[in-house]
Amino acid sequence: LLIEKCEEDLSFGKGAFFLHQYRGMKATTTHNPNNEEEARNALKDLFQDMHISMLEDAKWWVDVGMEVHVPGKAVLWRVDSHFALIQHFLDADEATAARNVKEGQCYCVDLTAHLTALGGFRLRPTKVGTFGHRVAYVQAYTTDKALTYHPDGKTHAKNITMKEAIRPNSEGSIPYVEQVYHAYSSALEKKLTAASRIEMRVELQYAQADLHMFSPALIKDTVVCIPRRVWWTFKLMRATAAGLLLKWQNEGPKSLRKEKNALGLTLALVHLLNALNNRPYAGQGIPELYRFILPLTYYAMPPERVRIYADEPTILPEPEREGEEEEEEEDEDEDEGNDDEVVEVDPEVIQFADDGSVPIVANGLFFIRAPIRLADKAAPVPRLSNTRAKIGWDVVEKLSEARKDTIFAMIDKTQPPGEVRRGWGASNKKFARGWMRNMDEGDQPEPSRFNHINPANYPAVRLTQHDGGSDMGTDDEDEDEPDIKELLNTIWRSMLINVAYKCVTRRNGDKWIKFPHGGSAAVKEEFYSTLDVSSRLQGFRYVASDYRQWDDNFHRMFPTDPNHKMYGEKKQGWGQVSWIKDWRRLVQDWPTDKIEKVKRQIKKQFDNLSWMVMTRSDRLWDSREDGAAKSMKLVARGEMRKNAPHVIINPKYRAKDVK
DNA sequence: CTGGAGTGGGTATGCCAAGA
DNA sequence: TCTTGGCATACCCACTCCAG
Repeated sequence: LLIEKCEEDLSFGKGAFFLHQYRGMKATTTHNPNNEEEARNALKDLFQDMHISMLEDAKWWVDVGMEVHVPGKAVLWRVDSHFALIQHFLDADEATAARNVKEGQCYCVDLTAHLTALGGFRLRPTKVGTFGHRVAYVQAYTTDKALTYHPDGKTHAKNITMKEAIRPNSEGSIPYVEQVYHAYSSALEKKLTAASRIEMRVELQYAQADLHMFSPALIKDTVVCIPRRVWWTFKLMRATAAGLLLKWQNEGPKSLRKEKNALGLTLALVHLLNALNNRPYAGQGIPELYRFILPLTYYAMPPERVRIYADEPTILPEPEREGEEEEEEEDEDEDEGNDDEVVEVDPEVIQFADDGSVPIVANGLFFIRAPIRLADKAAPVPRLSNTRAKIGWDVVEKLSEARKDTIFAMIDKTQPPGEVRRGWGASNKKFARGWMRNMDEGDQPEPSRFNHINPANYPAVRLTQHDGGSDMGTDDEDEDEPDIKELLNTIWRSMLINVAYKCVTRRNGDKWIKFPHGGSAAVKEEFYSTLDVSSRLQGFRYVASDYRQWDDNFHRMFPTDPNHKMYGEKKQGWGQVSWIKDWRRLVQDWPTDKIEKVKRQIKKQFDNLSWMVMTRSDRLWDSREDGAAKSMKLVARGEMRKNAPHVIINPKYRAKDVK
C-alpha cells in the first residue's frame, strides 16, 4: 500500500521499494570454518529471531567475514594471492577471475604500508563472467590493533598532513612522528599482533557455502605471517627514518625547502607515514608520487605464478620463537556494525618454514624507489633526486591539500634552527660540511696568490690597439668607449696567454706545451690558429667538436652567470688565471645585455681559432685518461701517450687534418 | 716540521639518447 | 616506457712540493 501511494503521489516515487536491514552485533557468532555443522548452527543462531524460511533468498544479502589470527604473528595478505582468493570466493572460472583482478573500477589493491608484496583488496565483481556465487563485494584487509592500545589513552592523529610535516615542535621534531613512534614501541612491548580479515556481502542462500570452504591450504597460500616483533620494528624504523628526514629538512635553508624536489620528498614521507596505519591514499596525482615511492608494481596472478616468490631468499629472519604465550582467541572490534560472522581459524593451520624464516620477500620493505639526494653543499636539504621525480606544483598542492603560497608561508614562519646540527655521523659528513659552508657564506675568499700571471706583469701583453685585425670592436660595435675596448682586449690577450701558461705539467717536470720564442708571453692568436697541434704540444687528445661543444667550451671560458662558481676558486687552473678574474668582475658590474654584446664580440675572435683547450667543469686543462670521451683521439708518441692534455678542434675544420 | 697550494686521479650524480 | 651507457658536472682526496 505504501509503495502504491509513493508511486502515485511522489514525483520521484516511481519504482520505490523497501530496503530492510537487519543489524546484529559484530562477532555475534563464531564457528570453526572446517565444521559444516557448526557453521549451519551459527547461521541459524544469528537468524533465530527471523522467519528465515519466509525470506526470498535471492533478495537478501548477508555480510560475512572471517579473520585469520595467529598468536605472535602479524598476519597479512599477499598481493599475489588475490587471484586465488577471488577465484575461490566468487567460485569463478579462470577467465572470469582474471577479469576481476584487473586493477580498475571493480578491483583495487590496498597495499599494506606500501609493501608491494603485501596488501588486501576491494572488489566489486564484474557483471560479465560465470560465477558460482553471487557476491556484491569482497574486501580483504588487515587490522592493526596497536593504535587503539595507546598507553596514555591518547589517540594520535590518524593521518599526518603536509602542514604538520613542515611544522616541527620546539625540539625540531615532528609531533606526529613522536606519537606513532611511541605507539609502535608500546605495541612491541604489549606484544600486539595484526590479523587478516576478509569480508564479503553474499546472497543469503550461499552464506554457508561461502564461508566454510576456506581451507587450510588456501590460507597458507594467501597470507603471510611476520613475527610481530619484526612487524612492529619495521613500522618503528620507517617512522623513525621518515621523522629524521623531515627533521633534517626542517633545519635547512627555507629557500631550498621550497623547491619542488624537497617538497616532493616531504610529500612522499607523509604518504609513507600514513600508509603505516591506513591504506595508502589513492587520489589524483598519486600515480606520479607512487612512481618513486613504490619499488615495484604487482598484479594478482594466475595460480601457476602465485608461488613465484617462494624460491627467493628470505630477507626477514624470524627472531626467537615466542612459544605458546598469547592465546588470544578472537577480536571484539566494533566497526561497521554489520552482521559479521567471525570465523576462527585454528592456529595450527599456519605452518612456518622449519628454518625459522618467513616465507616472504616483502619488496619495498625499507624505503622508497627514487634516489634521495640527502644533502650537499649546493642544497643542504634532503630531496628527491631529479632523475625521476617530476612532480608538478598542481600535484604538490593537491596532495598536500594546501596552496603553494600557504606552504611557503608556513615554511617562512618556521623558527630558524636554534642550533646547527654538525653532522649525523660519518655517513652524513657531506651534509654537515655543506651546512657549515652555507653558514660561512659571508666570509671573503682569500686573495689569489697568483698575481704574477696577471697580464699587467707581461709587457708584451699590454694592449696594442693597433695590432692588426685581432682587436675587439672591429665590426659595428664601435659605440663602446675606448677604455672598454682596451679592457676586453686585455682579457682576450691574457686568455690566450693564460691558457698556454697553465697547460698541465707532469709531476716529473715533463712539459706538454711548446712555447714560441719569447715564452708564454709571446703566445697570440697565431699559436692556436693551426691544425698542426703537434707543433704546439708534445702530445694531446682531441675532440673534433660539433658547434654545440665548441660553444659550450666557450661559455665555460666566459661564463655570464654572475653566480656561476667554478670549483675551487684557487684550484685546478681556473682560479689562477687573470682573465677569469677580470671577466667575472665585468659580469658582476655590467648589465646583462652589455655583457652579452661584449661576449658576442669575443666569440667572433674565438671562432677564428683552430683549436683551444677542452675545459672541464673543475679544471682548465684536463688530462685524465678515463675522463676522456671515447670519441677523443690521441696524438702522441711514447711516454707522452699517457695523460695527454685535452684539446678541442674548431668545428669549422676537418678532423682528419689535425696533426 | 707543518700546512697550504698544486696536481692528478676518484666518485656520485645528472642528463640525454639509444636500446630493450 | 624503462633501462643503460656515454659523457659531463661538481665535488673529494692522496700525494708532493715548498715557503715560512
